[in-house]
Amino acid sequence: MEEGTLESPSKCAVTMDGEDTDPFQWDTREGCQVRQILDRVADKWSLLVIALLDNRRLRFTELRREIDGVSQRMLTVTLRQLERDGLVKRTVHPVVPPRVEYELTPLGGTLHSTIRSLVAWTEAHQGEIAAAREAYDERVGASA
Amino acid sequence: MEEGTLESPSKCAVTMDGEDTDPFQWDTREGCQVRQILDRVADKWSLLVIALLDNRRLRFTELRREIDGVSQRMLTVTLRQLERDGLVKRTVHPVVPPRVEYELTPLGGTLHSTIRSLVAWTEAHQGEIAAAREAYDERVGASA
DNA sequence: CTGGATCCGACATGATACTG
DNA sequence: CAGTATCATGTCGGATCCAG
Repeated sequence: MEEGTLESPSKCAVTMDGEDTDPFQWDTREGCQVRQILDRVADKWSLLVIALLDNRRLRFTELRREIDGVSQRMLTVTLRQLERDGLVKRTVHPVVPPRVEYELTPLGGTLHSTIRSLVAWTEAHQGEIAAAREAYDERVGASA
Repeated sequence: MEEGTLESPSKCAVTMDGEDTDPFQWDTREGCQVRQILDRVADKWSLLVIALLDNRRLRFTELRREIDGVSQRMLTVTLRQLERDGLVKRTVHPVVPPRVEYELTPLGGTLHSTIRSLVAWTEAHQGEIAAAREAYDERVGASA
């Protein structure tokens, strides 16, 4: 594997003394799992896969078709990561034309709802953000 | 600006017919703001900055010190993006030693709480994920 | 059909040096 | 202090070819 792999786990928080769990430090713990998991979860393709797999079982090709923008390589990589993290279950049917199905694990299911709330925030405020950007760009453009 | 800039806005969802707003399609809309905003919000440094700025006003150097792992360049870029998106407010005091302070906007505040829930999920399940990874790696290593 | 392995270009990020 | 500009580089992602 060339990417997304963690070489130095350096697990943290899990067995921490409790003093470095400050509300402002949850993210400062760089080598920590949190930071890494967050990156994976927030990943473009991961998000799509998790969303599409909600209460469904899909085959590789089906996923590829639905997502469309994804390359076969990234879909494979993404699915492997999600499988490794225990968020997605991969089932291989030993038949002549290989048939592999993917589905969310219970853990993956809980993540799905959490993600939805983040997406909900985004959808709810994209108008404000767009407006803010326009205003900002105008300000900058004016001074330039 | 060299990065993070959106060349083809191709705004979507905001003014959509309503048929492509399927629960499974919120993320398929690639050119959509949602996808882009999500990337920004989930960004490593953005997350840190937003967390640190919660109910505080910090100077550039202060932020840099607290985050520590960040390069001065990325901090600048990140702050600019957040400012442009209306999530962070930048205040410049025209004094001899330049004094610039950053703080969350109300919008940024709402985002903060949303992010916290995502982080909460991550913290709550990092143990399960770690276990899943170990199991997976063992499985793979065994077959290899 | 479902991927594994490679090659490679694009882009994000970090380090460094310079400025108001 | 608070950046901007430039250069170097590592990583990610896409395209391709190959295999079970």
